[in-house]
Amino acid sequence: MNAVFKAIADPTRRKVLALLRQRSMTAGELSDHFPVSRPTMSAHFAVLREADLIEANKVGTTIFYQLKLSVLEDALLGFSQLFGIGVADHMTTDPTGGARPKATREGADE
Amino acid sequence: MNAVFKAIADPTRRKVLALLRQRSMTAGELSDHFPVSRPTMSAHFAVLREADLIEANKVGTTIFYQLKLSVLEDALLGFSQLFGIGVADHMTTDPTGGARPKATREGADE
DNA sequence: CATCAATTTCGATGATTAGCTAAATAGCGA
DNA sequence: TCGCTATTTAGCTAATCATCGAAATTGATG
Repeated sequence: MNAVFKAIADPTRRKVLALLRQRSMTAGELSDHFPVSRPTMSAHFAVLREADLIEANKVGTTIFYQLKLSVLEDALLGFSQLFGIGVADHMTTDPTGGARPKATREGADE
Repeated sequence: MNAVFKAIADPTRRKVLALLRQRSMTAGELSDHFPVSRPTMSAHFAVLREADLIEANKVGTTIFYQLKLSVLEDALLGFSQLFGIGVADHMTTDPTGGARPKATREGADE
């Protein structure tokens, strides 16, 4: 979870995630949205990959990056719950009474 | 919002916020929970203050730090909504249809 | 096989950051 | 005023980070 927070600490990476929310895009296509060099973007992708926030799919010489929303979701959820913040899943007030496949967090930080 | 994400990128600072969730504590009391020097903790407090995540109240020579939950909440909320993640307020599925006092975000990042 | 395109890896650099010790500031009580 | 306590500021170092250009990798195509 630390890796996730480190990853989203950077504005460029947050924007990459936001772009990927809609459709998965190639590394080059993503890079075109930012005023930095390809190698720099590649490094950002590596950080996001390391945090398991995105997934790479190589097709020929092209790499498609895809958002792993559940990982982002779990991190945000876990942290938020530490604070009683309503940051909830798609089902906030859990009507099942606790049959979550996500995880029950209480000290999942660090 | 960038400042908030930078602030919570550090595990020590996240833990400080978590400690502050219950009761407000003095700088020294907070410091006692970590294996680093007072000046280092003071620097962490400064970052959290800078991000407006905590508030300082000086009483004599002692400083009480208090969590500003709403700021954390807004940042988390705003970011999460960018992804359609349910990270919602205390009222997730907004039955009012959009009468929120928090803010309506759509490009609030960066 | 030679070349082109997409992307990453390498190696370097300047900026930021977390950490420390020592010193400064500020309030309080004798 | 002197000394004690709480906290921050100052000055420094080591590590991490974002960035770049050049080179390497990998796959496709003529």
